[in-house]
Amino acid sequence: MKAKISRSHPEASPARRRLLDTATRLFYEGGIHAVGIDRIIAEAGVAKATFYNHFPSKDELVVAYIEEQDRLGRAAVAALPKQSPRKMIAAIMGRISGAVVAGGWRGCPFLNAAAEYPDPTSLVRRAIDARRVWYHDSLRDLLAADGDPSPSVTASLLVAVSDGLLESAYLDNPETVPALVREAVARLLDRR
Amino acid sequence: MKAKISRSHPEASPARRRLLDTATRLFYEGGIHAVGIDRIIAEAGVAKATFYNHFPSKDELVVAYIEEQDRLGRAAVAALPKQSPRKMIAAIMGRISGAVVAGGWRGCPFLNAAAEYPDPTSLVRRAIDARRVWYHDSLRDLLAADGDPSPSVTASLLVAVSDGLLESAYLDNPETVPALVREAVARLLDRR
DNA sequence: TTTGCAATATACAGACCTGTCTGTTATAGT
DNA sequence: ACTATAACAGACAGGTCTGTATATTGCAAA
Repeated sequence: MKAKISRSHPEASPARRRLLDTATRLFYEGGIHAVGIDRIIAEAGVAKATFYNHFPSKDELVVAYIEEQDRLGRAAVAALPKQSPRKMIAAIMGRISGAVVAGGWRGCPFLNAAAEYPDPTSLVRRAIDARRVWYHDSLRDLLAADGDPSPSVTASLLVAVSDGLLESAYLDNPETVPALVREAVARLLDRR
Repeated sequence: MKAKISRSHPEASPARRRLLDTATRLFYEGGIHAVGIDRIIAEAGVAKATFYNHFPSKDELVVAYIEEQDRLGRAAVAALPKQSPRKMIAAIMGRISGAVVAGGWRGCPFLNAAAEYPDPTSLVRRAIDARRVWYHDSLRDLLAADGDPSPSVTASLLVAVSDGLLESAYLDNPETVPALVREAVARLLDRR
């Protein structure tokens, strides 16, 4: 038995899992360029050769970090209970408040990474682009189902408010953010 | 004659001016940690000893960069023609569109810097805080003069939309941003 | 048992980083 | 003319960065 494990590059290798978890924490807490490979492998308890067996370069690790955060976000949205479009939008925007009250919020990982990767053709930036397209289009579809006359414009505004309030939770007063989320949704959606 | 020039540390020393201009360009284009002192002094045509005569450390140069961007932004707002509070708000928010159409937009320099400086007690973060407080309070005062029933909340929403649309101009479609600015102001102010 | 693979530890190359130091040149004030 | 200042050029120290190489250990399948 034992199932077939791990020919070549097991996606679920314990070492790889530990590397990605550690990198996720350190990249998010300290910034990407500021955290070196040596520190990641030391805290993950993994040899350097093992790291380079799983990831061809540091940038590929960064891409894996971004893509996993994207995947987790999409899964969380997909797991939301089905309800009316209007309530779905409120629930998605409400996730901003959830991220804040958890504590240790250091800003949106995608915006933080984009600040460190100026080249729009880089793999990191492409991964960030995919995330943003998904987020915008998800909101746009819900708005269309809700009867919004200009769902794409409203979606862009909701994206902007999301980004802005996530930054505000990092740089300003986190406690005020949940109320601001509700207020923003109310003003941008109501009586159109 | 010649006026009294430059005892000790002339704030307007040509070398210092060149250093700060070059650092501003390189930090903004490439990110802060990604740009080294050696490159800055090479492109500025300044000796390393001269650099360390004007700035005690690289972080102090970063602070000078942030503070100057803040100062320029405040001056631009102060130079706006006096008009009704409502129009002043529209003009301030309209500066977002102006930054975008100029081309070469690489995101808000303050948000980009904050992404690279996790320590909220650092001088860089304090400079960013000061900027954000000024921006929020400026909008809040204008909103109060305009009769907004909750000027602080509306100001926070306008700050969030500003941050979000500046990021959108960097990561999404810059051409759509001017229209989104107008739409956001209309929805946040007219329907409160 | 034998073979193959994943992981270990460690050392190294070559580049780059910040910051210090020495020494020289030019200019401007007294 | 003399002195102080600011800039120049460039070497250097000590550390960190990414990525490669070497050599060894443990395990699991055939």
